[in-house]
Amino acid sequence: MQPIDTHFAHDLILRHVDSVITLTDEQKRYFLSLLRPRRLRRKQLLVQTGEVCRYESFVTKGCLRAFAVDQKGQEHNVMFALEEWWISDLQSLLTEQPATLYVEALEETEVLQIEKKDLDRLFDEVPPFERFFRVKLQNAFVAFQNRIYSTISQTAEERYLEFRQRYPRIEQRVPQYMIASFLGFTPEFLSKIRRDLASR
Amino acid sequence: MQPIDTHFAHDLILRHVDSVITLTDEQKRYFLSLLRPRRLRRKQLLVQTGEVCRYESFVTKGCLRAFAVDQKGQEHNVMFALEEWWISDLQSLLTEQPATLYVEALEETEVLQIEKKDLDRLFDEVPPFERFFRVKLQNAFVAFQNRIYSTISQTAEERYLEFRQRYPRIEQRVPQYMIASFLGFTPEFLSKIRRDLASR
DNA sequence: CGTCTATTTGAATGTACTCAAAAGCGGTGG
DNA sequence: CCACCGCTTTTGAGTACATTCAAATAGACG
Repeated sequence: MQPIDTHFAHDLILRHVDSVITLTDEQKRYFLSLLRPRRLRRKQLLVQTGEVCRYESFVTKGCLRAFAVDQKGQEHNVMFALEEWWISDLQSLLTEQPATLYVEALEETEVLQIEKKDLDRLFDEVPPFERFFRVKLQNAFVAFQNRIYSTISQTAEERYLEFRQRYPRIEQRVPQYMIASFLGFTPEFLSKIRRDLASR
Repeated sequence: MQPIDTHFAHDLILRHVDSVITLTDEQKRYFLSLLRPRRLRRKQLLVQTGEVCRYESFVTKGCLRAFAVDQKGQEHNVMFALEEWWISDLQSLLTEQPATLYVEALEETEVLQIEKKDLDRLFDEVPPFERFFRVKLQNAFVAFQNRIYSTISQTAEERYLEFRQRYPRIEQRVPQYMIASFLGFTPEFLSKIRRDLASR
């Protein structure tokens, strides 16, 4: 197994951060010093229900999903994360209570992790990061609100078409039955939707 | 019509902000100087589809809803806001594109408004506010994620019961048909759910 | 008291789910 | 290189959950 290309990962996250805030070289070095690269095999868990989530993770390669399991044992995907997305169980990270989500790698995946205590320190010592995450969260808020609007106002077929348009990269990399779960219906029904769409 | 009790409103918002960050007296005065009180009659609009949303609003009294109208002319409530909540069309505020949401007062309502440009200035001049809104947005993110999980994993009845538990204050003040819309089903069906629940 | 709005009811319909089975597909080992 | 295994997708029949439409009640307010 080849080693993680840390240079590539650092470069990627700096460009990502740079798109929102401006940092001095020293701030950049400090930020990078707080990050730990980690590689995950397919199906490996980054966060587990019952354990406190201690890291925020930035995806540099690969693909993950966050899901919860209901009383009947059914899995429900609440989000996916590709390259340049952040993922964690934010509720658990904030409250230091046991996670209610699993986060699982769907492929061979690499992330950069920052521990909660280091993130808090980063906020204190490099205030621009407050802005960075505020802006990221604003965008996430808008995306979630749009998603809620879709689920309360549209049919399964409409939501699927919208998803395809908005996240073509996810659709290509994630199995259908996980997309069905993300959109809130069964894999069998997604199969029918696709058949109907194809026959037009 | 009696004048707005600005002292009360300022007091309320300062306590609200204080629960997350610590400010000097001068920072508090500066913050308050950027706020404009506004009173809304029942059914009056705070944000309108087609116009750019220029303000973030903090509710000091009353109740509002944010909703979108679909192609068929149906309204869909995406959120409610009671006292001590913030509300706007964040997407429009951020991008300065025309709003896709309406925000409407459901009762006689009072808000404190801050203009986008003043909010941006506030972020530059009083960095603790970056933290304040970051924390607020983190909480909103978690709440929205939980709501998405509910809609993809639960039946209408389960979602209604959860809503009642989580937001009893909203349930008491908002008509049923708006709650049905918020939860993603029809008012007729909510009526049946309530009948079924009562008959046990 | 009358009017307007909100809620309830019921019948017919449609959308999406369940369960079981078959077909497809990709990887791995013989 | 083929055969097999496990996993994903497809199919179909029967069912359940939720909608639509229309009409009857119930409540709120002037």
